[in-house]
Amino acid sequence: MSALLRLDAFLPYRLSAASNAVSKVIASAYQRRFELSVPEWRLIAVLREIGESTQQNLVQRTLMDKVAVSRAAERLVQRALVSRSEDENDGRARLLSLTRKGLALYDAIAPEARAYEKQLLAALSKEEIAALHAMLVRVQNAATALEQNARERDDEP
Amino acid sequence: MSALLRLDAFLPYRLSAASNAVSKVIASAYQRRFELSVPEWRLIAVLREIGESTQQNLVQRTLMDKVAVSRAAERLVQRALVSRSEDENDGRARLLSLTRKGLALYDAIAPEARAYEKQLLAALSKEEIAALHAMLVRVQNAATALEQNARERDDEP
DNA sequence: GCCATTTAGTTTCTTATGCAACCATCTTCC
DNA sequence: GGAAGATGGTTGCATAAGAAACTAAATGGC
Repeated sequence: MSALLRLDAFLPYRLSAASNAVSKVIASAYQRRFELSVPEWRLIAVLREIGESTQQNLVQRTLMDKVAVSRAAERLVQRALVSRSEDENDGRARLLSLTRKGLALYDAIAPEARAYEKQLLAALSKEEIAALHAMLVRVQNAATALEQNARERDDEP
Repeated sequence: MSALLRLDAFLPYRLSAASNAVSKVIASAYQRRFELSVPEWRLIAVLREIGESTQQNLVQRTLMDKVAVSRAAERLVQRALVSRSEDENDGRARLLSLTRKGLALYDAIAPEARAYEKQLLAALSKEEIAALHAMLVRVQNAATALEQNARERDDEP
């Protein structure tokens, strides 16, 4: 007989609990101070990083659903934080980029975001932080690989 | 001027990405094989661990919303995986416990859950895994502490 | 013992999320 | 050069999750 499975020592649970706690506090901060949802903030962050970009590109960068990107973009455009223009090379695509106002908002948020992160990681050393990031990436990759397997198994029979 | 904030080196994002990837693959496995949602599975796991329990107690153990617990319990009772009885000492509370059928289902799921976890952690050593768990807990605690602060700041002014 | 407050749990409403279907355009292969 | 399929994006729908209001019972002061 195998030992009991303890939920709070079970990785998927630990991960979800940590992620929930963090995103709850972060999300409510963005909301309260800047009236931004997390998806909206992600678009802003990535647009600041890479400049003009198609939505499809943002989907890959943020791992968000294309619907989520479309809706977040819509709201940001309405608030004039982001401008949307046609892509010369592809009639289907739309190019997003930050407006001056969007840039200003980014400049206001970024330091706060960093401050939050710092507090979250206050108990960890530089090396631990690096290790944590690396492990999260590895676990994430393992998960997507598993999902891939499941999909293939589903497709064949 | 401060350096750019890179989304994919930003802890809340990394955490959420990893957690999403993991819970997606896990959730679809539970769903497909056992017709259980993640909240339902959590209740089963904890009930197996601690035996008979009030819903309130399950809320604390699983960190789920009381509404989520109520709804998951409802479904499990309907499927006769869990039985619900009155609490002698407290007329408001209801005691949940696994039925024979629920226990059998647990016995079927637990090994699979462990196998998934093993694959997710395949790339990590024992020590790394322990470190990962410990760090996730610390980050989670930091987040709930931050949330506490925010609440207090909100209440006073 | 009785009112005020707190707590356990459910119901209801609102919002978020994700999938599927869809339209428009682009690619490619004959 | 014109189908057949693939791709970027939006819309619509169904379900999940969370907050708030509510009921019923318990606790605590007086």
